[in-house]
Formats: sequence, structure tokens, C-alpha cells
Amino acid sequence: MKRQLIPERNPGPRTPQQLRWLSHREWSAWLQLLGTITLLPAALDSQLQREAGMSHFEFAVMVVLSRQPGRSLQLKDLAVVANGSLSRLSHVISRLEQQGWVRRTRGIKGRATNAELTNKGYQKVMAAGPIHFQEVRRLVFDVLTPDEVTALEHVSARLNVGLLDGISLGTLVRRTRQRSTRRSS
Amino acid sequence: MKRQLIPERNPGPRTPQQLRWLSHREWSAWLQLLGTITLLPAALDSQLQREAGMSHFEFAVMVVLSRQPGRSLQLKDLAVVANGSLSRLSHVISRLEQQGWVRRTRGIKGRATNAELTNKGYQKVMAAGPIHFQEVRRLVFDVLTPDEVTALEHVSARLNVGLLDGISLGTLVRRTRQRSTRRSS
DNA sequence: GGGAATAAGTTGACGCTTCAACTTCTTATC
DNA sequence: GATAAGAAGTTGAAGCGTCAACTTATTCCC
Repeated sequence: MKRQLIPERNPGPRTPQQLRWLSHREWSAWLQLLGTITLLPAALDSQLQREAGMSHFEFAVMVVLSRQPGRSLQLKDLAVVANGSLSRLSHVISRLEQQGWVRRTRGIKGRATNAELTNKGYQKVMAAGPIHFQEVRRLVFDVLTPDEVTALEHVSARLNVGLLDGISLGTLVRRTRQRSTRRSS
Repeated sequence: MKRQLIPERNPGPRTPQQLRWLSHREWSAWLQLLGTITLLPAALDSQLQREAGMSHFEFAVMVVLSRQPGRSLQLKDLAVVANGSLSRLSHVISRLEQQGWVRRTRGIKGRATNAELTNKGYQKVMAAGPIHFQEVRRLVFDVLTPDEVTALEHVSARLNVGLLDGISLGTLVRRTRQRSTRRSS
């Protein structure tokens, strides 16, 4: 298991190659990608907030639950599927509980806690779904040809592989090896 | 395990076309795209925060300024280029000013305010760039083939068209036509 | 030329996410 | 079976973004 999360901190000698920015070609692709990953989440969030009174992350959490047997899932797994940290999820579940959309239940195994979608929550997410996905279609699927959708899925899938075992798992799962080697001076 | 795209109980009257969720094909593409637009910004932000002590948005703002003649740009334009709202930008510029990386200057035209990158800020962003883009390469460009990069750029560009004149411009530029027919109090 | 409407920025409050510290429970090891 | 290590969750504080309200400057327009 190679966790090269921390690249060589090279305070000293630098090889010219490592000081590069992006090539011309990369730069223009990067600008477009940056636009999408910045604007799309903002658009989704604000639309859902306006029309359904929930954040996109809350929606995603409830959708996942709604498709689960028993409409229930352990928090640690829910966090991974919803692409969020456990801490973030815990806060969100608390809010959803206050809305009466989700309920915490004790899992059987160990210290497990499950989140379970209530009927009220189920109604809510079923009502929000069509409204939200209409917007998703407008912003994404209506804009692209079927071939482009395929290409997008392919490219995203490849990116996600690296994202999942690199940085973001570091967020989802605590880096237990993180020695707090404070700089002793 | 069946995929219940359509809920079994449907509250209220339903017009079939409008209540659709996503098709099977769309759904799988959507999951991948969602992963990318969720994980990639998080990865970028946390890496830049750790290694350069700034957010990705701050970095983007300073990069834009560094490439501008006079290393200076009016806030309203800077907001658009950096994909952020004017309010967000104003807050960020204030923070950057406190770091001594940016300075506000009065523009010539109208009520214009310019942001100008200081020397210190220039040094900072020039130092951060290579570190950051090394990570970008690791997460994006090293993972994809040149063809995939091209496809990604193409698809992102098409998505951005819709994003820019749809929702997000509503964020960047206030909807002035929004008559706030406030209830007279 | 004097208001009204608009454009450009700023500000403060509120809500959400992150981070680090903490609690509990489970498992390994002797 | 006791103690240590790790896994799963929770919590509070701090920082950032959004939203609405506000301030100033500019333009329109009879």
C-alpha cells in the first residue's frame, strides 16, 4: 500500500522540470474543467435550495438511503457513497433528523449507527427528485449528445479512481498514520 | 435488488413526463460526474491549503491577476473570470489584502475598484503554482490520455455555456429584473 | 438639471464544512 | 482477562460562502 500522499517536500534543491506550470494544451483544458467543477455544484446547490429547501449533499444522502433495503445504511458507508467525510455526514444527519426526514438507529455490529429515512423523508426526496433532475437534464444531458455523455462518464470514472484512493479518502477516512511530528525546534 | 426509479406511491396527480428521474444510462453517468465535481474541488482545496496556506479560489484569483497587464483587474471582471460572485470576491480580496498579497486601488472609470497583486503576492503565487499544478497533473493529466483530455475539454466547454448564462450568472450578476414587490410594511 | 433607475462594491449575519479533540466500542496480543 | 491499538461517531470552534440590505457613483430621460 503506497501512500505517497505527501510528495517530496523539497525545500532545497529543485530540478527545473518540477517547477513547471501547465502546458498550453493542458492550460486550456484546465480552464474549462475548472469552470465546470466550480459552476455546476453551485448551480445544483442553489436550485435545490430554492426549490426544495435542501442542499445538494442532503439530497444525495437521502437518495442513497431511499434506494437502500430498509431505507437504512450505516453512517460510515453512507459517507463514502455520498462522497463526504464522516464528520460532515454526522452534522447533516443531525439536521435531517431535526427536519424529521431521517432517524438514527443503533446498528447491530459494534459501535455502528445507521441512518434511516422516515416516511416523511421519503416523500420529501421523492418529490424533490423530479424537480432536481429536470434541472440536471437541462444543464447536462440536454446539452450533450449521447456520445458526449458516454465520453464524460468514461473520463469522470477514470478521474474518480485516482481521487478516491488519493486525497479524498484521506478526508473520508482519517489518516491514522499521521504522526503529529511537530517541528521540534 | 430492483432499482426503483419511480416511487411506488405517488402522492398527488402525476404527469408522467414531468415526474421522471434519470434513465438508467443517465444515472450511471451522473454518478461518475457527481463524484468528480465533488471530490476534485475538495482535493484541490485541501492540497493548496496544506502546502501553500491558501484556498483554491484565492489561488485562482491571484493567478488571474498575475497574468494581467499591470497585475491588476477590476473586481467585477475578476469575479467573472474566477467564477465567483462579487460578494465572495470582495471578502476574499479583503483577506488577501490582510496577507499583503493584494491591494485595492481606485479605478478610473466610475465606481470601479481594482485589485492589484503586490510583489509579495506575486512571489507567493509563483511559488505555489508549480506545487499545485504538480498535483493537478497527478490527479488529472497523468490519469488521462491526450484524447481523453481533448474530450474532457470539449465536454466541459459545452457544459459551461449553459452554466454561464443560466444559473451561475444569476449568482455572479444580480438579477436586476427581479422586482422585489415587497409587501408594504 | 434633478430625480429615478441601475451598476459596482461592501458589509454583517447566518449556515455549512473542516479540523482537531474527544468518547466509546471492538479486536489483537500477551 | 487486561491493556493497547484501532474503528466509528460526535462535538465545538473557526473559517468561508451566500444572501439580503446597504452605500455610492453613473446614466437615462423628459
